[in-house]
Amino acid sequence: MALSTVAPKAFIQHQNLVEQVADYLTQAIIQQHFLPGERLSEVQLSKDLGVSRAPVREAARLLESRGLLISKPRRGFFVRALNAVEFEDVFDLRLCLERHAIERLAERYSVEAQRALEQQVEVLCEAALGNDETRRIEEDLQFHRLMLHYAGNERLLKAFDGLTHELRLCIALITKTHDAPDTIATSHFKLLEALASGSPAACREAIDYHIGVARKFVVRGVGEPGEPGS
Amino acid sequence: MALSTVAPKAFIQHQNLVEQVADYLTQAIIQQHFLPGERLSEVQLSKDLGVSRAPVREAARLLESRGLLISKPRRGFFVRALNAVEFEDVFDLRLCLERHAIERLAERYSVEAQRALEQQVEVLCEAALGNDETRRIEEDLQFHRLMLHYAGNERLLKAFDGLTHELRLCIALITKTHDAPDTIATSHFKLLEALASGSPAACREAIDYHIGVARKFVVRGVGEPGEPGS
DNA sequence: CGACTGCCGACTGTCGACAGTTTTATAAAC
DNA sequence: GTTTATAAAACTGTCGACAGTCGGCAGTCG
Repeated sequence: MALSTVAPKAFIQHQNLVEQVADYLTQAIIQQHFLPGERLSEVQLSKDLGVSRAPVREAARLLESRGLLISKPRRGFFVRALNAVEFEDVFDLRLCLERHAIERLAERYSVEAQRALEQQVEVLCEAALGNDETRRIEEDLQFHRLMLHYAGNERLLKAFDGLTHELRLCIALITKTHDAPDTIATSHFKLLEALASGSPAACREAIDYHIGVARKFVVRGVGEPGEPGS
Repeated sequence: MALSTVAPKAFIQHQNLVEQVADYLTQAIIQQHFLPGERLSEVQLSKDLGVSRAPVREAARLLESRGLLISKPRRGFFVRALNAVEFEDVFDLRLCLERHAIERLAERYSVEAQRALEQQVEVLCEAALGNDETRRIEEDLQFHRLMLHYAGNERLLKAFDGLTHELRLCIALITKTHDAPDTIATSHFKLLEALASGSPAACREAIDYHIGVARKFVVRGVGEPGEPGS
């Protein structure tokens, strides 16, 4: 046993360049430092970040698989531009996944799951009162990730995670979502109630309503369909 | 660039090395030339294929995002090993996606879609009569891809495609699926009937049955849960 | 006989460079 | 002034190399 249990390996920063570059790019895209459709120069990026092109390329491929970038052969990588139709598709897929998840969850709703979700709603409500919009979004997503997790199918969660990157993009693209702390709270409480009731129909109704609201906010902020992202 | 001598290098034609390497690896994994859990040496691969390590690494990252490989930092890439639980999860997610798709499709079932699906079933039946198991699987998947496509949400199709890689892995892992050309035919005809009826409930029932049958065949071929793939 | 230490080979992470291609800038012709 | 042809610049795809790290093995000590 080389390492004692006291000092976890996380103490050593072993994050490789690829992940760091990927994180940087993700943040930059979400914060719109790179505009949708813009081309990213590998050379420029490697100069800016002080690394060689290899990790930049690998990071770009990673973001491509996450739907944030698109690669065109011999042309380079471009920031994904989503149009209205694609927004709809993202939310439709999200609906698909969460419907399935909440029904699965209703079948196996444990005390542990209930506690975790209730606690997360509290955290979310607290976040909604503050000014940090980013944190509110993250806590919101985290609630849904928890729901997917306790549904018992890790692949479902993985698929959702693949979508969250684009969801953040959707949310980031519209100027200001809205803000109504109590709306957020009640919307999530309804989900908890439906789960507690154990009725699949109620769960489905609750999640349909919940996502429908979110969708409306986002779609409202999007213009007409433009250049397709892919 | 030394493109010399012998056998395996013939796999590579110089146009897009990354994709070619990815295709080669995919085939090799599905055909079990690399066993589940086995580690892949970047150096060895680049020697065998006659390319440098850069495209091998990028291809490996691609396959990682498709769930065929797993990367462990400083250790390299390993062939994904799926256990019984993960098989279940894959099929559960597939069910989720296809239920949603077939209901969406039922709402907007065009003549064009109907023709395309009917034609594909014919192709599939023809393939089922032959000896080429691989082709039968591909035609089967293609039918489902068409269904997802005509459902009108390209992201749904994309999610499914992300799953097909693992599905092929599932199917490849079990020795011989079965074989019953008429079973395959009728199973798909039922889907067409349900779609033609326009009843969402019938569609759901049909797809549940359809995927349930496929799942049973696969799960039967899988042993107890072993080493988790992730 | 078992456990620890230091060395060795193998391999990954990263880098800089070259070649071919695409894009842009420039010049000539209409 | 516009269009076509040509040259230069910029960039991607790919390669080979180097350094740091990991796992295993032999030697040493208890």
